Amino acid sequence: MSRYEPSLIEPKWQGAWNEAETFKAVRSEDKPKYYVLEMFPYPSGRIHIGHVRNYTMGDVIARYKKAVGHNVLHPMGFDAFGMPAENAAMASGGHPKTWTYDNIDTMVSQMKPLGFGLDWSRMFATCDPEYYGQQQALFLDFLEAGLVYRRNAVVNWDPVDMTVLANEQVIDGKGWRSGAEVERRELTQWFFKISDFAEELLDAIDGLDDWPAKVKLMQANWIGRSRGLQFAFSTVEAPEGFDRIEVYTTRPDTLMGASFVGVSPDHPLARQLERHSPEVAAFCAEARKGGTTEEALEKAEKLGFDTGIKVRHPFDTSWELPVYIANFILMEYGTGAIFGCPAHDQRDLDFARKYDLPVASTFVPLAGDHVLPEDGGEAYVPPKTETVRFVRGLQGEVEQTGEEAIDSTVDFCEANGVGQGVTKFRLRDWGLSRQRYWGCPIPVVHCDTCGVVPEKKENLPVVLPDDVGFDIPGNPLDRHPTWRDTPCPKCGATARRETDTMDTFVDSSWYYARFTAPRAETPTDMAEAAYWMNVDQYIGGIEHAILHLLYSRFFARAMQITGHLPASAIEPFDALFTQGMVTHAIFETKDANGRPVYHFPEEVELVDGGARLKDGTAVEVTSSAKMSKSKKNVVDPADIIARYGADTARWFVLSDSPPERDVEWTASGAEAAYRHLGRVYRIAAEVAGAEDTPGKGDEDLLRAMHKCIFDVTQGVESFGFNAAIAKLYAFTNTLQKSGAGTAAKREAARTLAQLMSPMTPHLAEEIWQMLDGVGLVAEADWPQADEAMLVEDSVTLPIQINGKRKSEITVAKDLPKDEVEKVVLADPAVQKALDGGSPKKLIVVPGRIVNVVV
RNA sequence: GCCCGCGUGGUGGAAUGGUAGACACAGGGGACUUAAAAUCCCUAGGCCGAAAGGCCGUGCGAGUUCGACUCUCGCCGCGGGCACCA
Repeated sequence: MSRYEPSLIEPKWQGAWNEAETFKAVRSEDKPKYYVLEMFPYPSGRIHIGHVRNYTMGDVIARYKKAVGHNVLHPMGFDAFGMPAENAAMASGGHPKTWTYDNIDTMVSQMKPLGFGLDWSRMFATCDPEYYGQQQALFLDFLEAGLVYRRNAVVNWDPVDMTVLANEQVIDGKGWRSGAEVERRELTQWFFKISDFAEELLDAIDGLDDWPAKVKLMQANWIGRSRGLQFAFSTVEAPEGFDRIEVYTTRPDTLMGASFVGVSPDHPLARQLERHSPEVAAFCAEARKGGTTEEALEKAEKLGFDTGIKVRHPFDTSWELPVYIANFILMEYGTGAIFGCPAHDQRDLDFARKYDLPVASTFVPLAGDHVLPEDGGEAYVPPKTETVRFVRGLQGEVEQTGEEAIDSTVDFCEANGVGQGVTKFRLRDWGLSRQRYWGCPIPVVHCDTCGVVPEKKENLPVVLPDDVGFDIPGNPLDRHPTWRDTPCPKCGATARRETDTMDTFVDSSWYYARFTAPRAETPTDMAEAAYWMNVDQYIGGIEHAILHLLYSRFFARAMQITGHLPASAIEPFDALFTQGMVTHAIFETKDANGRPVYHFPEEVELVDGGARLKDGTAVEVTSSAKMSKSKKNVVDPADIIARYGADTARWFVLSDSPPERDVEWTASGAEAAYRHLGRVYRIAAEVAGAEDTPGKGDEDLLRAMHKCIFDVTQGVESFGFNAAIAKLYAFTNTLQKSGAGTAAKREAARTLAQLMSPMTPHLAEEIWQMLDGVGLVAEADWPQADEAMLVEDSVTLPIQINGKRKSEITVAKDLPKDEVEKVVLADPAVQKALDGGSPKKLIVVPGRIVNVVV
């Protein structure tokens, strides 16, 4: 009998699928379509097990949907622009383009042996001029439709390297290479008007029935609709033109507890004062230090500068509040000015205590031993839905919720001409400008006479020049005269190209649409898009829950407005699944200076409970973490395939852990998966070679088979791949131990192969062929569970006494409740517990459980 | 700091509010073998007990319920996101 040899059977069946063009997606009206998409990878170098897991899940869905009669589109591409390519070029002197395309070649050559049912003919990379040229066309259409504009926005500025830094390049407020303290600096940048869609993007979340609730909640919070009050303080002794300061607040009910007004260092008032006062200028310069992230702002020490200017409280003009310039207020949020209410905001309270400003509670809890913030307690910040007692409200002493108080304050302010109730969104416009080379050039030209002029569509793509160097920091496009200088598309005079490139989120915001017609001469082909869109099942990491998915939802709307997608596709992803990461233990020793040294798993030997290097050095095994090259806790799929084959890798990444949770890669787990597949192969080969003989238990085996069909189908449909695999293990055990006749065993083994085929497609083909299956199992119809074979006629009911399981009874499935009660009361364990008495309560849940309360 | 998750044996994990630990890994015992590998069988949450059996047990603390891993509230720990990482 032959052995299970993946290295022989896997290439063979991959060849057969290619030959038959099994996975080529062709538009056809005779079957329902199904579009399954995994978030495409960044070409970082080599694929890792996390990729294998992600694409295997998609492949299971794709192969299963094909088997149940769909016309499936399952494409693959690369998200190929971005910083790592430039960093590699800086580190080793190569070119981002070479680095990127080499990586893509490597990754494709690693992915193909995994046997994914992908339509490779549709592959593209976002750095292909054919792709980004169409993206430039989209940009021009968006510009024309008024969906794009320019304005100033802050960036992280490295004053030593004279360059813009990404947030991840700012470490503890310092530039990653120069070590210089980073400053926030304003630049004129391009923006997509996503905020125009805030309400629509928020409301449409309700319709995303097959998205995880947590993702919908995160998006809703991110968009952040709030009802608040916008009003102006009138100033005292302010410079000319600053007789009012506009503020927005979501807590107008705390207005009577106001204690100061704060403005951003970039507020026009601060800018004005800065010009005349060196102290203000020094404070603002200091306040601008540090990164731009919300996290950095929130965690930085809160500092203020008293301008000496006062404002009048809107409800009591004799009440004056000081105006501070404060480092934690960003000009880009709201109006760039706030009022501080220390009693009901911890940040304001810290600020007030630091600068000795008054603290006055406007409301207190209904009950409990509350220490007022004015008496040294914490700021009191209850949820807006909680009822509190107002002590300094506009209506005097009332008990109401924050919401009620906010509404009545807004009404009062509107009636008295103090301000206006407005609905605002937290969502800000999407800044797409990047001062970097390796991205899609923004196709506009700056002309001294005509201003900002869009490039003509016939001049697209605006291709990145190849002759650039990365030895000096900054954007090489800025210092490339022959690329930068170009005739103005309008007047023909010499003008300058825009040297900013696009955020890589732009690239990934429409690739799903491009896959429907990847070679079209326009961004999309409407007939293809109308047929294939939407993505029926989108699969990717939870880390993309907000930005990527929100930007894609915006793009689908913008593409619909500009005629590139049908209206039916404005929500591009019908169903979303967020999978967990693959983690691995980290192996660590220390060098002579006590610094950690990391080791690849294959360098480490595991010995009873401990670990050591080949030379005997003890290795510390630290808890499992996301695989990363720097920690060397990576497993290369190529090694796994070489050792065990693709099917083992696929089977293992799906088993054990639920797909949405992280999975820990362990060598022993992979070994076990391999042994199991070998066992399935042996059982099938034995059955295939057996003489036709009758046996005992045919019906039991076939019942188990139908139960398995039912369970696996349900598992695959509901992303319960680990549960489906557990059922396949159990059924394999049943089959192995079965004494059934050869015919029944053949049927069982063939069905087993089919049920395994989405996960281990090569092995499944091999067994299918051994057992005389017709054609390719990849093209066969999915087995149907026979309902009649699933019905059990008797059922085992556990008996609980006071909620603890003490006994069980087996009764006919449809035995009436009162009959069940009789059987229960006769049970010895129940008799013993009752001790002659009668039960307080007897709960019978039909087909489930019995609980006796004594 | 803010938003969102997660937490179950030695390990990965299973469980429409209804028998906690399915299935698997590692472990222990056994069969086959001159031996090993491979394969197969048995065992297996903790504590007490010879056994029958009993008690405890899903991060911690409360609550709702006949019944809570599951729902509610509070805490602890870990992870994801925070708008220029992708």
